[in-house]
Amino acid sequence: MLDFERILKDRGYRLTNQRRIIVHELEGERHLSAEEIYDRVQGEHPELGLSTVYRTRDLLTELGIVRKDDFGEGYSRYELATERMHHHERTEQCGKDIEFNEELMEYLALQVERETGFV
Amino acid sequence: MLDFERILKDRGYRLTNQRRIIVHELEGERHLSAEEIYDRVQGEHPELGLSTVYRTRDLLTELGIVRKDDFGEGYSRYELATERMHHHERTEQCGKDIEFNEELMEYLALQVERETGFV
DNA sequence: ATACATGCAAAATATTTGCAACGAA
DNA sequence: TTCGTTGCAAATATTTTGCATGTAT
Repeated sequence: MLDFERILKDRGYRLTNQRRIIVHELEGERHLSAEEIYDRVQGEHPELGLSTVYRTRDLLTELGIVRKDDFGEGYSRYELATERMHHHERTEQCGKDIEFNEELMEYLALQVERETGFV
Repeated sequence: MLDFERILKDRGYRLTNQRRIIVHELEGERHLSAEEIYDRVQGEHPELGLSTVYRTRDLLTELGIVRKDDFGEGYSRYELATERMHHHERTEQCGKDIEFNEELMEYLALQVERETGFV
């Protein structure tokens, strides 16, 4: 069973084909938009709807499986947050897990600021 | 003459009242959305249209006066890139100026990665 | 006087949602 | 069998654009 499948199961979400398809697509290419995922899949899986792509994206983001990227194009792109997932797995063993939230983000930003002089 | 006014002038853009109003609003509060800027100003300056807020935001961003923030709300917020502006001024004296672009961003990200272990 | 900038309303886009049908557990 | 998921189409929401008018230089 794949990493993301384990995470979904553990949290009580169902393992659907659509979810597998979308994750698989993201494994093949980084920085995909919802529309792009939808288009790429139409050939082999016309049964997948655009709104499902959106809903799945949101869910995967919430679970930390996927990460949002903004290149200022007017829409967002997403990519697998593989590293974060590994982190999740690693820490699962000792029972501790770090929430990667805005607070931590600001803290990290401050670190960089101090070390590089950049703001 | 204010910093942003100098920048506009230097690049051949006109100094309009609307531009002043918007920058002034951003000086008062960080992380404002287009709608928020528009609403806040309606009382005193009903002559300012929403599309002007959007157009001005884009221009100011392009000039590095303002920075875009995405909090995943479905729309973007903006704030004065004050520090970057100061940087701009400082470096103007010695004739050198650093473009803060994606390349530099990736480089900085790599730095953090190496120093903190975070990816 | 001459472009550039603005306001308005309409258009274009991206994302979300309601609901009946579907399917994983 | 049950209840989470999906697809479709319609609804929202945000941002962009065309064009006549205004205004900084």
